[in-house]
Amino acid sequence: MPRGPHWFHRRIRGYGCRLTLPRQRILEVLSRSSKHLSAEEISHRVHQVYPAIGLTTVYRTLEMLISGAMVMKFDFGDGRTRYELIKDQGALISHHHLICRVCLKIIDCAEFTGYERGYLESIKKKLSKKYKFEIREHQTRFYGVCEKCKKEVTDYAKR
Amino acid sequence: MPRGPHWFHRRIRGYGCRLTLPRQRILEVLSRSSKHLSAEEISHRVHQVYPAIGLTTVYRTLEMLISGAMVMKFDFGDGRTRYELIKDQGALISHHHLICRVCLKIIDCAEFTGYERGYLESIKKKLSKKYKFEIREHQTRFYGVCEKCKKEVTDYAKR
DNA sequence: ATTGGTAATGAAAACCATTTTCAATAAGGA
DNA sequence: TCCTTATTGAAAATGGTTTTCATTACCAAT
Repeated sequence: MPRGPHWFHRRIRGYGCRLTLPRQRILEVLSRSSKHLSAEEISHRVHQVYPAIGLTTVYRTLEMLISGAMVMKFDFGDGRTRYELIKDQGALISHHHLICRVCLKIIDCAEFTGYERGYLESIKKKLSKKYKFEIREHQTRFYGVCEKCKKEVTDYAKR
Repeated sequence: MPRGPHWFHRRIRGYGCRLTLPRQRILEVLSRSSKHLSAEEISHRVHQVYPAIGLTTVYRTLEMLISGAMVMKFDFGDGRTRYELIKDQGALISHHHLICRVCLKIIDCAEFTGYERGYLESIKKKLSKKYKFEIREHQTRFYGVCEKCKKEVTDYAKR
């Protein structure tokens, strides 16, 4: 069940927040763009449509969207925080990434089978119970070396 | 197969690095302490034994240990990077955490059954093949609300 | 529509974890 | 023991993020 802009607008209003132009523009950029944008990248993209926007506003809007569970925050260790709109409805929100240690590229991998989802659900249930911890969402990160970087290392060794 | 201090010392020397007193003290703190220390926490602990140490040296030593695959770096989004000694030998190094969105507490959960490990291995094999990505290690993070914070929210609502 | 209270905004300054600079120090091979 | 060079620590720089504060503009009530 994908969420349209109206959904977000209603949700923001429901939070007692005002639906301003900068916020709408930021939401548009988030919903259109590919994933994992940094605050500066978002600011830059919004700039092309709404040049008056300040970086500060981007940060503040993102913070609001996060506290309203509309945006998720990622820190992959490359010195800047990244943000992604949560587009899927439902209790199970999950994110899986391959992260290259060499070039820091991030590959999204969404394809999880029913079996795999079932497995994760069972683990979550188990951990929730054991630690009395209410699990809202999860991420799995696989760190390693991507195809391109592996190739470059090999090429270098051949010289 | 746990690794003693000698293992690390030999390894550092093997990297062409000098085995200095600050580095030994930092390794001691890392190997003794509970997990996920920040650079400042490490510096503080080393201080009690070796007061002359500078924060800079802590950062530099950690960087060296990371590039030598002796330490792992985590960023849980609380504004400071955290570090952990890799104590286990072997190809499969994995870390699983419950992270409280409210108080930012991090709970380690190491107990994974053989079934669960097998499942993860199969996923890794699949992803490695599909993306031609060499997976070295992985982390799974479960975000939510811990027992204490859940209780506090409930108590607050009762007022 | 107009108004008024207040949330939101943007520029600049502050913040703060981490990195860099550089002169002084010390590890460890010769 | 000497000498080369990696390492160290203090201070300064860096750079992403947050705070401050005066101005602007939502939007509920009129």
